[in-house]
Amino acid sequence: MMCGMGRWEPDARDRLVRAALDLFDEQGYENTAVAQIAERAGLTKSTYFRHFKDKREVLFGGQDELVELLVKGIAGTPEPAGALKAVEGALVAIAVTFSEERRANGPRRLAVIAANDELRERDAMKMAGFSTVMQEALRQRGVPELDAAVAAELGIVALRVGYDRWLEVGGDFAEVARRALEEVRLAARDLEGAE
Amino acid sequence: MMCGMGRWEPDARDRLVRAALDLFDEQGYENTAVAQIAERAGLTKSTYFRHFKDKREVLFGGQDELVELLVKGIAGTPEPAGALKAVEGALVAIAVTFSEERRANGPRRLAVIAANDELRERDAMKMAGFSTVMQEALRQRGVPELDAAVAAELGIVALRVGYDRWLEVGGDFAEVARRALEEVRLAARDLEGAE
DNA sequence: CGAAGTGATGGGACTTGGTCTCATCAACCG
DNA sequence: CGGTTGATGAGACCAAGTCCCATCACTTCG
Repeated sequence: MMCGMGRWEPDARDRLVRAALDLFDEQGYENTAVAQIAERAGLTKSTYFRHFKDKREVLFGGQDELVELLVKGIAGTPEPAGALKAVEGALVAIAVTFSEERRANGPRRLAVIAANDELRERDAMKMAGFSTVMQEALRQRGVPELDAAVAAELGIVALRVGYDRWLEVGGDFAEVARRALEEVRLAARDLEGAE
Repeated sequence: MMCGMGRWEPDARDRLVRAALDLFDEQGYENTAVAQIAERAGLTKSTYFRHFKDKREVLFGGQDELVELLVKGIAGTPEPAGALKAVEGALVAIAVTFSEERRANGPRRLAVIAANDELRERDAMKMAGFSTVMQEALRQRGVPELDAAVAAELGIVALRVGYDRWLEVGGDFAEVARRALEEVRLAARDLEGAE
């Protein structure tokens, strides 16, 4: 076998994601057992854990892809640009993953996550991972440590704000994120000194 | 009983914290069972979970106190001050909790957390909680949403940087944090525009 | 001084997340 | 047709976390 898609029953992973989202929506995250998710997807607990490392992960798939895009977005920004411009490149780079289907499921997913501490932890961790990765990519370009940390963190703020707006209004995520980052930049620039 | 301290064997909570830190240090977090922590503290699993809501929490105690201090620090900053000045007030307010004993255990605690994903998740969540709380306290003072988010997030960056330095050099945390926040502010102000 | 009450603890049953190992079964390959 | 591979099923097993109830030290009140 080599065609990369000729599975058995296709889409086991997708079926698990859909089943999980439905069940979390219907009964809540904590009242849903992994075995139940697997059952609804026509699979078993064993198979679930072969596709996802834990119960939470079914809601946070595709992180690796985003990390890769973020790094490429920063590394691929032409050189005389500043740190924030590179961060903008990162946000634009991940826009390709913001599909219409993802936007449709976005609110449901957000609601499930917001309602549960475990899931909010995982979400915080995911965002922290994005920040760390961007920070490292910035340092790779010669950006000083502290500037990299600040730029990456502001990028995360813009990502959150942009994501919320994109869920509301739709359209091209790249544009929405660009605007959000510009607003964040202005807000940061105009902060009064602590002295 | 009313003196607030006349327990049975005193310091059950402290004993659990110490036992946990020792065991995590010796064998690693994942190789240590809660029952084992309790045993070394001369207690049982039941009692452990009466003091801490889960296995991680033994490393993250005192968060409620910090949250309270952060809020008071922001709310208590005299009014004509800007958002970042209020954040500085928050960082200064929590300085009272940075004792010499805490500094002694800090590196060990950091090492344990850094070595484990679960613990890094909890840490990320804790920081996100600090950020949210500061953001809300800022909005309470009339700071616009986005400015509050940016100021709070920069405060978190300064908190991390300041904490690392304080572990190294010691001294008054308030001073260290103040300097870190000022550096962060300058870094944020000097970021080149994304356009 | 003894009885009832209170708060922290011990003990153990129970559910579920997560790991591990082994058997199975469909597809592919020679 | 027989062997290999890769995904799955099945079930044992451990530890985290919840619950419920008994216990024991200490206090308070009669």
